[in-house]
Amino acid sequence: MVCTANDLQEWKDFPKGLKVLLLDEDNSSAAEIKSKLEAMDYIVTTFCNDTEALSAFSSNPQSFQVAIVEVNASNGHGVFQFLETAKDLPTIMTSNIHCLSTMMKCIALGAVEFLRKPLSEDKLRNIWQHVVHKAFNAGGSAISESLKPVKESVVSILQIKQETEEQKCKTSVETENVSRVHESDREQSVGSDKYPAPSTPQLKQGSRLLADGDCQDQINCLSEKESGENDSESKSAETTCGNPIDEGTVQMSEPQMTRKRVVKEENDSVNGSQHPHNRNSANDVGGAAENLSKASAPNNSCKSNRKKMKVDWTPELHKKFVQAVEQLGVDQAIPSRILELMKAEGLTRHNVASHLQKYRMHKRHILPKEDDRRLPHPRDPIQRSYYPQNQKPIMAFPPYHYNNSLSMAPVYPMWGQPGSQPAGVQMWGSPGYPQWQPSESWHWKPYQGMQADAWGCPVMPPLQGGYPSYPQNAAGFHAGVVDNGCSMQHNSFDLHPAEEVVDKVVKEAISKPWLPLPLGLKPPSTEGVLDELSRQGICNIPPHINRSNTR
DNA sequence: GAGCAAATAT
DNA sequence: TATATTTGCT
Repeated sequence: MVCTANDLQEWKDFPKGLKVLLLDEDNSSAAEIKSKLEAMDYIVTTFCNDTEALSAFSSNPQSFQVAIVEVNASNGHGVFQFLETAKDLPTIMTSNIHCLSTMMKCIALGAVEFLRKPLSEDKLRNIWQHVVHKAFNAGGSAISESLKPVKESVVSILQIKQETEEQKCKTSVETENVSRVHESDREQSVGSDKYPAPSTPQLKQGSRLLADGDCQDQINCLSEKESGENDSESKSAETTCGNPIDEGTVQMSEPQMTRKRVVKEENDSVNGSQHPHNRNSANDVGGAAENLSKASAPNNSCKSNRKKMKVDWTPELHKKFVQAVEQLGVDQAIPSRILELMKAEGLTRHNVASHLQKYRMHKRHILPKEDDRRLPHPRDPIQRSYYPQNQKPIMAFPPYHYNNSLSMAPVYPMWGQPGSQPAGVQMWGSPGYPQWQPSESWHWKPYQGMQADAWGCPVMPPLQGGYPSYPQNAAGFHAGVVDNGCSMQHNSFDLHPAEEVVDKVVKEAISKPWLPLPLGLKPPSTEGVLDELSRQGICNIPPHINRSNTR
């Protein structure tokens, strides 16, 4: 559900007035919960024994829309009876005790969630979700009378929302940065949609709540299995396993967000709720919620299935990695030290070792080829044609430098490190030659708005004046200003190419517009292109051209 | 703990 | 099927 800041207005009083039946034998606990709920504008009726609660509910079911029921060692029978009687009422169990079989039984009897005491405000704040969920997912049976107004209210607001969104879409389609708009919308929505309704069926919720109550066990369980790993590694387990679902509904703090992005769980759970595209959403904030649901689902399978963590080597992470390797130097770059320098929570030494292995492997494979290819005149512009038709060039300039003074973001080619190369060897690949490209699984997908700034990946940047522009274009003639040891070795050539060479390059650029522009050629400005087109009598540009190839 | 290679996952 | 990543072994 997409909810933007504007939409919040429609919900500003939500969940004000939602009627809560609170059954808790412990008076002080009941009072505490009640006051918290009332602070959130819920209307709370407290009962201290199940008979009383049951009779109140039975005599007037419409008086309650959600129930919070405490279960303890002695009141099991009554509570179960309550659950059976109040089937239509979304009932949240709460308890001080941790008894899996009780939890299981409650869930089996229809409880929607099992919360461990003490009930934090975050936990309580979101209880409305179960009301909405029940109202919309009554599972064939007619929904209870008390939930109908909730449903109607939600439906009516959602209809308004849909219209709003349609308009929004229409407008955004007309703009060039369609996806950028959506992206920011989504980000906004994650921040503002504090109470997303649950989308999981109750069965899944069951496992989710187990996670809530069971998390400590599971952390231990996981830590044990992650044998031989250091503290930070168990931290990662804690992060993914231990975070109660509530964090998905309240705003996550930045470190949490980061950690969630760094380590993603591979969902091999039985519910099949895996979203293949999730791998790609790691970079966007909107993906966090999905990741969360992913993360929460398999928690209950901890004891039977080995948890598998897959590190998402995001551009940022890889950047850190390369920085660390660079800082240490090739000889000193060992996983543990790299890990230290990276200061990336949730990353294990194994992860780093593996990445290092791959890093070295690629270096080994690529560098010799690079050297071979450099033998002829590497900057001969004709060699642009060496790009296979379907291959986009890797943008290799400028290499990252800590004091990078370029206004554009540093370019991170995948493998290689500027600082540690022997003089004369161009780590970052020669522009004009095909070289190793990040493959699919380097899935820092060039989502809109992301420039090829982190990895030097073949990201097609947004159109500038109708031609794709590449970092190298910007870097080409200005490369000299980059303050780094191994950058441009061809500055004099770049700065003063022979006229005939320029002609040749320009001709080729015109005849093969699909190829990247060679170093030094800047794409024409939008105005320039439009001027030229209008001079040629073309006044209307189809919109699809205007916004095409933005990725 | 490092590094390699096999196994596994995607 | 290819490649990335994890896991197991030395």
